[in-house]
Amino acid sequence: MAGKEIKAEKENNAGEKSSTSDSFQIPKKYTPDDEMQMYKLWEDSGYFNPDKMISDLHEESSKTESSTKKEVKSKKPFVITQPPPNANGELHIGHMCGYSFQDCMGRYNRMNGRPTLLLPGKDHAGIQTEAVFTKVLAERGLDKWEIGREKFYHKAYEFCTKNADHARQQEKRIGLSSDWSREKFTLDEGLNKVIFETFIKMFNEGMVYRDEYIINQCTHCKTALANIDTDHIEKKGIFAYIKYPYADDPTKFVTVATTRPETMLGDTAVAVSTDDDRYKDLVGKKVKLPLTDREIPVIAAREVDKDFGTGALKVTPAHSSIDFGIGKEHNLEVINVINEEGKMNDNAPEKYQGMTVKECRDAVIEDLKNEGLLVKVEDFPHEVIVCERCKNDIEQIMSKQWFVNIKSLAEKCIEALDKRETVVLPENQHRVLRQWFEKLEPWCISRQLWWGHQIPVWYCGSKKFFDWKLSNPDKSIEDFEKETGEKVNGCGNAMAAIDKPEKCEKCGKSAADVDIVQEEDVFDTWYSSGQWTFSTMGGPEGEDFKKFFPTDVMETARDILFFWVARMMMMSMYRTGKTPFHTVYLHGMILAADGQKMSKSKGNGVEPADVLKKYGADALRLWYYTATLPGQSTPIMDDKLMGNRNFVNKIWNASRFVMMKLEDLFNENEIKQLDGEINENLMNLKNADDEWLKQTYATATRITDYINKYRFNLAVEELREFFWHTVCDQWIEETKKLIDEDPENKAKFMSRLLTIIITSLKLIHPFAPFVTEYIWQNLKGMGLLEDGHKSGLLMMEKWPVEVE
RNA sequence: GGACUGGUAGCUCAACUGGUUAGAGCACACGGUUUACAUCCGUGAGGUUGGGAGUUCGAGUCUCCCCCGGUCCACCA
Repeated sequence: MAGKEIKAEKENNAGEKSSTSDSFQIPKKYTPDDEMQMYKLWEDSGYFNPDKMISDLHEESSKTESSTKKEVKSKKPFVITQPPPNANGELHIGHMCGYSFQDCMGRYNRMNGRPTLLLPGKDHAGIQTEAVFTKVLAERGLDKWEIGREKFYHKAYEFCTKNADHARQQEKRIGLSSDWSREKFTLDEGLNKVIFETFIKMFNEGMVYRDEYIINQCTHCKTALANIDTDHIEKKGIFAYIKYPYADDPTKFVTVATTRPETMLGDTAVAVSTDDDRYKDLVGKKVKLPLTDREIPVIAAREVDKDFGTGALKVTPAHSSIDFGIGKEHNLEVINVINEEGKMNDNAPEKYQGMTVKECRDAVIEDLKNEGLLVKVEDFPHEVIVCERCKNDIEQIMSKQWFVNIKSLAEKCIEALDKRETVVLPENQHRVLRQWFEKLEPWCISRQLWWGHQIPVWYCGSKKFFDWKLSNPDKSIEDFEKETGEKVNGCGNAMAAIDKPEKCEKCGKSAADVDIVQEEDVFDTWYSSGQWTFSTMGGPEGEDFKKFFPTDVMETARDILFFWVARMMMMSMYRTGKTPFHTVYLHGMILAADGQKMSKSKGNGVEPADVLKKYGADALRLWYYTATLPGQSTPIMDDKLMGNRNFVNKIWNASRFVMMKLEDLFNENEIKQLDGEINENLMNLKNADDEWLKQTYATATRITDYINKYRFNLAVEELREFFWHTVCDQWIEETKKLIDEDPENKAKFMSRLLTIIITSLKLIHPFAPFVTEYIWQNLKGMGLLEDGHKSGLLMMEKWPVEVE
């Protein structure tokens, strides 16, 4: 028996013996060192897999009701598709927090008889992993461009697989009862198929399209980014006042003020406010753009703030989103002067071509000064857009990318939120999410990376030709060849397909006769992880999908509400017509002990492994439940963890006391177990006459209620109050007295206490699974649990309160 | 610029739709216990719930103003 074995081992390791009862083997102190032994029992039992619960049910019913042939109906499954951590690095204390809540809900529902699936996985995390792994390669003296795309992909895959193995061990260490047989990686073949199918469906329905648009270009990561992949931070900058001469009278000027003088090379207008009398007469006239030979119009736009700067705004539609908007409205020419690498391109005057943006800025300032067109340069702190990942400056440039028009999906999500088909906790985030859906722009999903899903688009001819045709719809293939000097073999059509098409759908020519080449870009990571709730289940046709979709709860952190949760809702609306989960639970954020955000540079981070070693998984979990409330952020502090460790030890010792007393009782009376009183007590807890048992049941009811309302902090506080201060401090002490006064009834008093302990262990188990299971195995070893679940595991015991 | 959020004991935080005397852990003071646990037990001190006004029979909780933090969104060049 497992319980016996563990007990024996404990005795050997303990090194200290009870001073009260030398014969008693259970050590005084609970040490978390062998928590993983319990994990092994759970894992080996097979019950992390919900199918085992379902098949048990069939087995049982065929035994008892074989003649009636009644249809077996299990309770509704409980499902969480777990947020997949990035497969490129270590898990942090926040991951563990999420797992603790997911596992708590999972264990609670499993004990309630619901076949429970916690579906684990790992995320390939496109841009981040590509950056991390490129660095790893560099450390090995390798360059990604040298080894090439295919090799890079394979090596990155290996790298992630190795990290994932490591992460999985940490996940087990916190007690996560996931079905590892179903673990997925976002680049698994089965998932890829679903993701490609989604794209192809969108493509054929016209929801995805290629367009030239102002996008965020990270010149460091060398890829386009969606708005959400950027941050805004304040940086020191300059504010340059530049004179633009009137075209018809070079002695007169209009002065514009800008933080980005270099972009003036792409200016196509000067805008003034519609109600600015100072410039009234200028509107409609032209000015000469300095350093170039172009003349640009002066226009009136309501976006312009007449009180800011000089009240005259230089308009560069290609490199500023506000200017882009003005340009669209006034039909301005768009001149892109910065390329994907952040250098000045052929559209800039020859002198500046090839300069970096910064070099060009200095050169432009210098040249303006020489021409007497520079009024002044002020220091000016202003907001700049940076890459969310690498924190380098973003250039806004015109670029051709793949976009998804997600407006209709966003509308469906708003409807689902309004109907409360999905509820976000805390409630304020429900409204925040709703507002976010309301102002969604088309989503740029193409990334110029290698690590990810290569977009399943095939061009007849070449991508360059297709893109050229986008901008030159009226021109011919001959024009293209003349302009670019490149030959093209194909009609310029684009098709979506998983495998290379055998012929072009448009011109009908076979792949042998024309070039059919695949798009090189990959999907934005969130495009694939947005499908996580059903891609992990084989897609809308999958076996698991039929059994387990929609899922129940999405438990995650606030910072990926828009990135991920919103995308999952939209993608699920698209593929399944349903919202993928009824509840989004956003746990709180964990800060360092000093109240600051944890960060590597500050060195104030807390390593999960250290905490686990020092206090144990149960103590850490108990802290999470009470401290990391939705919508809050909370510092992780040693004394709090210590308090929770003490509680774990208290549970251990109270149980130890009961076991000791019972062993004494058995020895005195030469019996091996109590009569059926325990089971009777447990069965009748609900209707007990005994005051203590009544109170125990009332507590169980309250805790059940709290869990159902996702108020985990109150559940744990109630448990602590009840177990520590009522059961231990009052009832155990009282029982000692009762036994002293009335030794004849010792068995009766002890069986009442044991009933209370057993019930408490069940109630505590979802929160602190290790210590409770450990005790359970010891109780089992003593023969005190006759009527338990056939697995012999507390994990599989029935929850003390009936939940519908 | 917009939105959200917090200010409660020395510290970190609780307190369901407004409802007894605002709670807990840690820290503190005093006492106890050596036969479950010193990772223990008991007792105690500690609060004008950031400030001000209002609604109400009743406000930590609702409304308004002010002060101080935090977070997110955003195209003031």
